[in-house]
Amino acid sequence: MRAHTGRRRNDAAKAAILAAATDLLAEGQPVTLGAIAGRAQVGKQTIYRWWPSKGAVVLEAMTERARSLAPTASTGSLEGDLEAFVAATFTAAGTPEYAATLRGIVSEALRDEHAAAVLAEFTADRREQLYLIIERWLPDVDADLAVDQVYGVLWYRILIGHATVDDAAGRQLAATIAAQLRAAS
Amino acid sequence: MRAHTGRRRNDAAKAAILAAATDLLAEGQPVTLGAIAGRAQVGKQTIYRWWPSKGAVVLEAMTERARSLAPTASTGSLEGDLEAFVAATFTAAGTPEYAATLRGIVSEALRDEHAAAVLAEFTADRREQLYLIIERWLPDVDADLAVDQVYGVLWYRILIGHATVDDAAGRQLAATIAAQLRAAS
Amino acid sequence: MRAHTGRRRNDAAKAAILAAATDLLAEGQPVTLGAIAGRAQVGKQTIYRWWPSKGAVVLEAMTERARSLAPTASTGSLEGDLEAFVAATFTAAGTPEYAATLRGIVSEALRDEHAAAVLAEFTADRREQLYLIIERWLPDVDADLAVDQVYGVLWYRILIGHATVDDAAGRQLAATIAAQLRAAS
Amino acid sequence: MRAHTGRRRNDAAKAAILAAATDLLAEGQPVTLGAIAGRAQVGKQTIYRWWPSKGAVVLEAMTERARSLAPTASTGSLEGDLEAFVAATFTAAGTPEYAATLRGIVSEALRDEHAAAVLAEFTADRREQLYLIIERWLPDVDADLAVDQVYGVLWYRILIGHATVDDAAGRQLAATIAAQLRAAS
DNA sequence: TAGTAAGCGAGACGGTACGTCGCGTCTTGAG
DNA sequence: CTCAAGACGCGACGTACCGTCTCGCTTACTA
Repeated sequence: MRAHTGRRRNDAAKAAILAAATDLLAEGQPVTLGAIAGRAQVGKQTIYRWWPSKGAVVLEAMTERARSLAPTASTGSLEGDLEAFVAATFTAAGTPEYAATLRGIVSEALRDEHAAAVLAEFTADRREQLYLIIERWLPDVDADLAVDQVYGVLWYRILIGHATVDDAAGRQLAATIAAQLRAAS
Repeated sequence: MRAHTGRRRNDAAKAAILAAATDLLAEGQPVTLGAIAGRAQVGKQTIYRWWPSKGAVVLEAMTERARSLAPTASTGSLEGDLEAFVAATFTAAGTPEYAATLRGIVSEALRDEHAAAVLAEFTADRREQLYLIIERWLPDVDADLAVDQVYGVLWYRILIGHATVDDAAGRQLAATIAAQLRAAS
Repeated sequence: MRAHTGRRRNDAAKAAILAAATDLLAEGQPVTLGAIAGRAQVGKQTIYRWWPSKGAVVLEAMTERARSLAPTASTGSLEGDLEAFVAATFTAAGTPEYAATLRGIVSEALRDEHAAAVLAEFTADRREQLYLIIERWLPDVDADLAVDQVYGVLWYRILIGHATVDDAAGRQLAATIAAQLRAAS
Repeated sequence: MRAHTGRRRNDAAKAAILAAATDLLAEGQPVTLGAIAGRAQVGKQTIYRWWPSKGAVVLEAMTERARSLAPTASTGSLEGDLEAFVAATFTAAGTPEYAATLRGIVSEALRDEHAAAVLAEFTADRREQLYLIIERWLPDVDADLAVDQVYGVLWYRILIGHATVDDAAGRQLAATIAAQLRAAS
């Protein structure tokens, strides 16, 4: 018995698929499996060889792009770090293309359990970044609710669209949360 | 010119459609137009006579149920009123059926602009309730961010599913927000 | 209980589908379901509402066209009638387009039981025409084998392509079969 | 220039492929390349190293089996030889497995030009056998049509399935053809 | 005896057609 | 003019199969 036979999976194909999915999302075009496959010069079966569903592809495409977005470097104080991180996050997420992408992701996740798993992982990763910043200054405080308030406002506004998600909103929220955390410690 | 000719619209049909939509959402079954029409013993055209799209139906089904859920009567203090309202909201929204329905609503709203409009209206109405409570005690404070924090945490947790949405969470959040508002006034 | 509800099937759609299928066959283009649907301005589902499979569509398209092809009018003798009928059949079936269509039909029938049923019906109908001609002059003779010889030579040559299917071949075969029938009576 | 380098081709693989193809045909299962390769424990590339297309494989599988089927030894008369040969051919071809295989062959040939070429060769070989028998007794007669009548009836009945292909049918046909040839000489 | 070229089983790849599903519209006869 | 039923045009979905390609291994001739 051999350990492995047959042609190896082609990582270039996987990358092309993710790139195509990201492009379509960014351009606001309909994110069809056929469109992804066509743009990536890939057969549809190849997509299903790498992901269990359409939603999972789309979500992974976003996750990759988002992971290196908000700054985590320290500015010298809890207030400064929080403000930098939250404001950067809000600024990025507030652009029309990015917001549209996030909405698309949730839409996929709500219809596809695989996509939901990837979304859970993605959001957990984002929360973790925020935990690390808070922990740096207030290691003993319970930050669960504060973190959810930050991302809650972000997602809620993006999904409903009743209020802006921008630098100013981020700064205001960061200041409020910082005060709340100081009071709790 | 006649004032009106022909058969009158059947309100029983409308009610049956809303009931069918609610049932499907609560059961977690795929909410297709055909399924709604079939379960309600109604022609698809009848649905489109009352609503502009599938999503709008689903949302109205929910809106009706949600509108008279959380208490608005006063308990004697900002802290008490907030706690009662938020805790009741969280308790109701945290039940599996209700949470599933809310997820279904967002899913519809993200794919259908009519549904999005109804969701915007629905959430605006919910926020208004909370504004009124705050205004009762702190008429001059800017409560926009505080309100979004409450509903942000609620929706974010329901959509991602990483933390509980229950009475305790509601009470903790209400206390935090109340303190924040007191500090701002 | 009503006898029937809902919109009636659209015979124009059925006709358009058959026409599109016949056109594609005659043009030698690939007979795809999508191509048929597109050319007929019809949804694919509509095709499947009328026929159980692709092959059945194609076959029925041919059957319609073939049914009124060979003459059945009498010339005054068995020999004359047979020669007229067989020669006309061979001449028509021998044209490249028609032959290609017949080959396509068999190809469908061999992969699809519904199409096979239609082919069986079609060929039975063709044989019946020949029976009627023979019966006109020799009512008591068993013509089964003779009829199969005529159509056997036709299909065999069309499928294999080793010999011509034309007027001359038809006349020669008709004369042979006529003699055989006279001898048997 | 070297005469040859590298590993030799494996005749066992070729045989396994032919056997697998024959089995699938006889069992009436869908004859896909993947199925043949899987059953023969062979890579798909190996099949394409020996044959130009799927159809060619299937046809060669049959040709081998069919070539030594019907007797060509003489019985002492045209009538006897014809009857022996045709009856044996009909008996063999009439078995369900063999008939299924023949149908499969035509199906392949109609979709694949390589297969069509092999089918043409195969049927030419079968016709040649019959020519030889006729030539033995009537060297000067034109037997083209007679031969096509025999194989025409055989293939026509197998493809359409409206009449039996058995010993009796073969005998009756052989007698008819023999008489026809005698008359023509 | 090492080098090298071809064959091997396995299976991923790009592509194309399939048959199904859902949407929102249109059509029918009854109320 | 509404109602239930359901056919319609459209277009995305996920699967199947083709014939090609790539992988690590095996075999056999050549140097």
